[in-house]
Amino acid sequence: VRTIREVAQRAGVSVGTVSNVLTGAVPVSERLRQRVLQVIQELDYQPNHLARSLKVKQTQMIGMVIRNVADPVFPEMLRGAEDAAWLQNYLLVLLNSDEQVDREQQILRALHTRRVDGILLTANPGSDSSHIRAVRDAGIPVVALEDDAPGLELDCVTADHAGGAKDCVRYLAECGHRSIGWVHSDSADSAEARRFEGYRDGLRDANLEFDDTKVARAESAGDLLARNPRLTAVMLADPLAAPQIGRTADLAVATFDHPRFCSALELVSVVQPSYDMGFKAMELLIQRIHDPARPRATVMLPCGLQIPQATEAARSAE
Amino acid sequence: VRTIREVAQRAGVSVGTVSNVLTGAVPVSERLRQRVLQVIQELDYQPNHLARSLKVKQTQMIGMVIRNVADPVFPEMLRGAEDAAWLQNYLLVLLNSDEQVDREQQILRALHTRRVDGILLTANPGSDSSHIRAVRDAGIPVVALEDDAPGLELDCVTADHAGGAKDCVRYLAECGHRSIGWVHSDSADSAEARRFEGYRDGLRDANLEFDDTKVARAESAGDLLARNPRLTAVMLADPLAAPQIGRTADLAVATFDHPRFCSALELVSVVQPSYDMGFKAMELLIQRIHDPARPRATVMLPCGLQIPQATEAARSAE
DNA sequence: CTGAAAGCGCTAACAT
DNA sequence: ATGTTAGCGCTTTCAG
Repeated sequence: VRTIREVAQRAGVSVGTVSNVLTGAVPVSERLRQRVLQVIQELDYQPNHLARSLKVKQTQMIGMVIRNVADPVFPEMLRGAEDAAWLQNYLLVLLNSDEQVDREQQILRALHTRRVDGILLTANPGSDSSHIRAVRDAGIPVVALEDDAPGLELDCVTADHAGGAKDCVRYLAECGHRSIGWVHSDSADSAEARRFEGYRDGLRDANLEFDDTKVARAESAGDLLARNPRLTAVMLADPLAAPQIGRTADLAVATFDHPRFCSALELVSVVQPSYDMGFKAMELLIQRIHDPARPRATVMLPCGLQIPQATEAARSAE
Repeated sequence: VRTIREVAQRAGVSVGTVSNVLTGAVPVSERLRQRVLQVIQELDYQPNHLARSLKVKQTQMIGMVIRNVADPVFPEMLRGAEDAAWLQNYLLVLLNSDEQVDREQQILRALHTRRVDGILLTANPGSDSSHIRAVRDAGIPVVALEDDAPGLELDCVTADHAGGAKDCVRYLAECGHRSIGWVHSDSADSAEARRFEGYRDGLRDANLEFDDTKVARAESAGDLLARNPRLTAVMLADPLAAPQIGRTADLAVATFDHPRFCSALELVSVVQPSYDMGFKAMELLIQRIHDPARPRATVMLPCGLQIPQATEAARSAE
């Protein structure tokens, strides 16, 4: 493997000159420039970015650590973050904490010693965020994606889960539904809690009464319809529960995320602005890398409503 | 941010000694060891891994570059690779080429200059693999995850797609199905081609005749049943096509991957051994890092058949 | 067992 | 505009 010194030697110039053509910081005569470029080509020399990073004290590398790679919102989120990173010449690397706090700690430590310029974090819930504080205090900016870490005042971007659920209720009400049920998932998280709030708010706004006989846990989803024959619409916290609800012509089913799955099944779905969340979070992070003193930013992005064509058509035919 | 020198100073020892306690390569008297550890704690010093890497010429970092993060087999594959990497003290970072060859090239270059110790690659199809050859020839081992790069003789691990499809046909035949259809997806890839082969082989083995009126393209999937009322089973290259096939009591539907989705919909599914593939690929990679001269290894792992309980029950009730 | 010093590959003054 | 050189933070001989 080649070094800058070999290139310099072979091009008959000094290492400084080679460095100058590489970084472009200092102008180099066209004659030498060409000669250097030529040699770089011939040797197919790849600068050692480690050495550069050691010297300039920045790696142009950002770590994104995510809690659950199987989450359906994750791919788009990653793409958004990636696009924003490339735009500013950062390399984005992804790490998976797999819902384990100790893994998250290891990862953060590894990113710290490797001196990434910043971290995008979808933290695991858990009160102990000392490992996050550690990297932050060491001067590595962290922005929280989805869940804020308690007590750290991080920049953060989240989806407006409550608003999304509320919009969905409004839509169903506008479609004429007066009796709308709710089925919890079996692994409730904070996002679901906010969605449930939105559901209740939505009912209130539509002058519908909240009625907890219309609310079921995942296990007893099947009973819900039996208990409530008048139910005309139901919202599912977990899209994968859809098949077991059964599908009758007059029952509207709405759920969250999983856009492909939902469109295949023709379910109404509240979808997070995943791409934008990733993009925005990365923008915030890079901003903060450049200006550590900027005031804290927290942004909440609205969700969208995905309505299957068939449903939409039925509605306008009314 | 702290350096090893500060630690040494404050502990009243030389930097060499600090380094020795850090690496453990050279024994240090318990007295000094404790003193150093103490200071490290106090300063909460994190060694600069860049400097270390520059010196020892290895980063303990492996890049996994994947073509499509939305692929349902990807999360488990990643977990397998991650687990194998941690076990040997490597940090695995993921990069997404997003089906774009130029992105893949950029990523490979970035990993090269950052001197990762090895690369796990799910390559985009495309004849030009010069960028892969470049890193490989620069001494960075590459193992192919799924598709081999033409002409490079990489170690590689793949799933036995043909065998999986064949097993599925056998299963359906054993269930009594004599007329089994096939629906292509609308974005056929090499895996699908191998599955289709397996389908044909499976028919032959079951003494069923291949009949191309029983084969449909994605667009005309709906017609298939109309054209072939005697069809009792159908295999779908794309699971998301399942809903549009419609579901009648006597039609068996089988498809590939998407284990959660398929179990929710109670579809028979051929599933790749994703975790094992990731794990095995990482093992091969690390082996090769340690022994660049080892002969080429290519491994093909068998797929499994996921059978919904209801289907299984129905079968044993016969 | 411990300390001193050379050097990994690169950049950034500084001098010419 | 170009060359020289002193580090960046760490590991690793080599002496003691």
